[in-house]
Amino acid sequence: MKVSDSELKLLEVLWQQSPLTVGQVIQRVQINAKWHENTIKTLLMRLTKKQAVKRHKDGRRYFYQANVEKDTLLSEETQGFLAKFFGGRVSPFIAHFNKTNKLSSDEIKELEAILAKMKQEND
Amino acid sequence: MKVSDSELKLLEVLWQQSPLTVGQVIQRVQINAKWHENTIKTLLMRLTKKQAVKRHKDGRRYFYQANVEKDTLLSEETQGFLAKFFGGRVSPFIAHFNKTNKLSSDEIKELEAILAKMKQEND
DNA sequence: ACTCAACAACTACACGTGTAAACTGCAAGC
DNA sequence: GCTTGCAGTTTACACGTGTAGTTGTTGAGT
Repeated sequence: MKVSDSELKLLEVLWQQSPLTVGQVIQRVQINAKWHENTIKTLLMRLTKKQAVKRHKDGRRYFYQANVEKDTLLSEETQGFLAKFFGGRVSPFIAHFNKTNKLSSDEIKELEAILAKMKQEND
Repeated sequence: MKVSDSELKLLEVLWQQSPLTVGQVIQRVQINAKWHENTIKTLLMRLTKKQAVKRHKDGRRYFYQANVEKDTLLSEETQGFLAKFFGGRVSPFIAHFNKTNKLSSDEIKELEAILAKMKQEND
């Protein structure tokens, strides 16, 4: 499921809470982005068309909800990103990240904790 | 510096070796991608226009070379990616990655090694 | 001198995306 | 009943991108 940057913002809203009407989506999106409501309607349309969002009728209006899971989309995007820039592997990514962005020692600790948990699960 | 997917492939070639003439670029790119040579020329043009590539004349032809460093571009893309999907932080990314993609124990070891090195450098 | 391959430069064209305006109901309030 | 506001739908339009075709130029080989 390929969604554009703007479309993603709408999905974020729908992942947080759903189903929502257009009006509710507009409200929530506009907290962070100053888009015209028609823009948001267009994006919702496009998402519906590409089946990233589904809707069901209630009287004369629809309730919208995400039709892709967040984790699914994150995985796809992550894979694409790693493939495109780091040969599909995660450790070159981390290595690069540290080279230029310098992780704080707190972040390093956090990563260590995550790794430790992974090792357990892997047993 | 924002470059498209296709343009990135050309940069990869130029990062490996440069300067190169159009013909040389075409040859190298075509090892991996079956693009028409005019496509490659167009992409080189666009890269030149957006100053991701620079060229210098030699007689009636040009030699091309990257004008962005690979590390710079990777950093930008990495930041963009993390911001877009993981609140700009790297550990949620790793956590997610493990949740769906399961790192092999070799990869976990590799990451541990990288972390260990980071800690040293951080001292 | 003529031809041809390689290069430069310009043009093309469809599709996705960002960003909306315009038009069409209808339901609720005045 | 007429107006207004919101939902839905359709249309618009510029810009980037993928993917080339066309035209003009020239150095090198015959």
